[in-house]
Amino acid sequence: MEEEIKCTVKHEDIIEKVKTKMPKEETLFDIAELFKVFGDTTRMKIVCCLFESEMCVCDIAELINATQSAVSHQLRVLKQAKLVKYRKEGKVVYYSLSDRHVEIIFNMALEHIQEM
Amino acid sequence: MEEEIKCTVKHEDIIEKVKTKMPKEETLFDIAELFKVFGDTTRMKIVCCLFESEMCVCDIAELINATQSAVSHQLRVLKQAKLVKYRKEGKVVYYSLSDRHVEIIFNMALEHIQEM
DNA sequence: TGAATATATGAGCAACTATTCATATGTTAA
DNA sequence: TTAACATATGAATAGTTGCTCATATATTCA
Repeated sequence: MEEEIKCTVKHEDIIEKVKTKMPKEETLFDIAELFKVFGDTTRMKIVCCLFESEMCVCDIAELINATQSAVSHQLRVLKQAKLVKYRKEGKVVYYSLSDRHVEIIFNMALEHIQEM
Repeated sequence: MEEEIKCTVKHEDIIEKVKTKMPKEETLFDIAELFKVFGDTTRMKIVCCLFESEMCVCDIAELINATQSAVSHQLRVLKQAKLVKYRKEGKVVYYSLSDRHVEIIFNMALEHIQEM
């Protein structure tokens, strides 16, 4: 009724060992959510822009050749994931990376790509 | 006709500086694709299983509480991204991580999560 | 105050994705 | 050879996502 798996291989010892070391379901979910945010070319472009310095929305839009609206939508996603922060100066909003982890994670991926 | 952007702020110097340092379009695409593979809870669970040791499909399925089919489909995605490799032993297929980068990238994300 | 500018946001749509279900392929053992 | 098992895979579907378009909000300046 509940066991569909017919597998008779079952390396019980390994299963037990791995089970104890697995991060919590919630942690795994959060990590996947973080990577999901990284998993879009437009957002990666935005993040790259911000490696150099803070930047306003319309400059980002011009630089990556996207509409203001698209950039604004994606900045919202990055903001919700706490990957970027912003400050307002009059009608201009300057975005910047919220910490160095973003760049570290990016560079790790870059290394991986380049070694393939 | 081609310039929709009305922005008059334009920090030309910054735009130029960032433009020269931006990775190639293709590189950014590849990085986003890599993160996209990481950006799914099921795949993250599978990857976690493989930190400890190689493992066969049905053990993974049991461990993460997913169907054999779902695991097999996701292993294919991981395989295409060259994140896992496999060896066959009779009718059993053992999967393992193809290099340590996967674990490093995972741990970076974990650190980031835990500092929030 | 009103016009211009910078950004944000909601709705709608097209494209993509993860799962399930059914079935195919490949391997072992009786 | 046949049955049982381990894995792979194609099709269908439900859910998600990123973009565009239109418009709202906020700020500055004349």
